[in-house]
Amino acid sequence: MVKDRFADAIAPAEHDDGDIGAIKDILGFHIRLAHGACLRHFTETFTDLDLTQKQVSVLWLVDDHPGIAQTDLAQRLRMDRATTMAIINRLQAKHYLRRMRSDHDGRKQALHLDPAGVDVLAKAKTAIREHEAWLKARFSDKEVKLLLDLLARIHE
Amino acid sequence: MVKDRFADAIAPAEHDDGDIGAIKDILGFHIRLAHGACLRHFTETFTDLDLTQKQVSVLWLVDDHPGIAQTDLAQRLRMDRATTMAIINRLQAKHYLRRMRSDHDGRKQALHLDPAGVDVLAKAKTAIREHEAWLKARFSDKEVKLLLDLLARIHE
DNA sequence: TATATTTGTTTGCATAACATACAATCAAAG
DNA sequence: CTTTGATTGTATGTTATGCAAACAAATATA
Repeated sequence: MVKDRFADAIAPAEHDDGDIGAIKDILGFHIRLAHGACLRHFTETFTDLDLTQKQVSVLWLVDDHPGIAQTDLAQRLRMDRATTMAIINRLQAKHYLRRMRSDHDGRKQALHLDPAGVDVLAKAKTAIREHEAWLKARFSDKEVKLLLDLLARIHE
Repeated sequence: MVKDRFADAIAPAEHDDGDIGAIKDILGFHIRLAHGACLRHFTETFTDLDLTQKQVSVLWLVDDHPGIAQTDLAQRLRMDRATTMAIINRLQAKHYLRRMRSDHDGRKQALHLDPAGVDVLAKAKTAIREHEAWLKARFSDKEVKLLLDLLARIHE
């Protein structure tokens, strides 16, 4: 193991002792950093609207699929039921959406946007456009498509 | 049931009001989902070791740079000081590392791995290898390099 | 009918980001 | 030197999220 080198020196990947490479070579590490950078910029962009990524995603999906159930929402966003509950509760407390009992399945909650939710979603989409522009500024259109494809393979 | 979904849950998204595309076209959305999938698999892989991504990253960096200060660590991992504190505290409570006052700067904490930390890091690197294999299984070597490059552009 | 599954809910715990305030230390200016 | 300002670590509190476990209501299935 190479130790005690200068902090910013880049280690030549010379150790063929079966050991794993530097942390810089770990794909998961870069995914986490990229996500962090993305989240940070998102949060800045949405300070005025006071919405998180998850909350925007939920509003967006409820708008796209009026009457969607919490479980369906959870599956699409890869959340569990308890987490979904917390998010829906917060959005409902702000009167952005409401729960309505499903007609033909008493277990399900049919989610619908409230007027305030429609309003804030429109503003959110504008903010998302800015955020996406910031994110995509470093890529060509071809690279964006490529990145979308690669990322989709991870979460699908 | 298919019948239910038609009636209640999923409506064809018809309203293309000319603004932003579907949520599926949002790059940030896919980054978050990919990160979530990655984090979920990581957590499963590390249930026995009881370590998080952040904690492994910190152990790794402290091993690579013995005597590193918390601020330096924070900068490399894009965390703030308070968050770094919490993580260091947890690792110290497990006797994975220790704080030692820096010789030349009384403000800084020089971080060093304890024997238990060296031990658990070795196991962690094995687990990381598995995790990375799972992650990279869906890509060719060329695609991995490409993805690393694209992601680095986001967080650098 | 009896049993199993689904869905939502509640509670509790852990991680983590962030803000704020504070103390100790160091650096720089006078 | 002293004063001032910046850096570093620390303590505290808030918020968001994720997950597990337990429970109730409604539905599905044997």
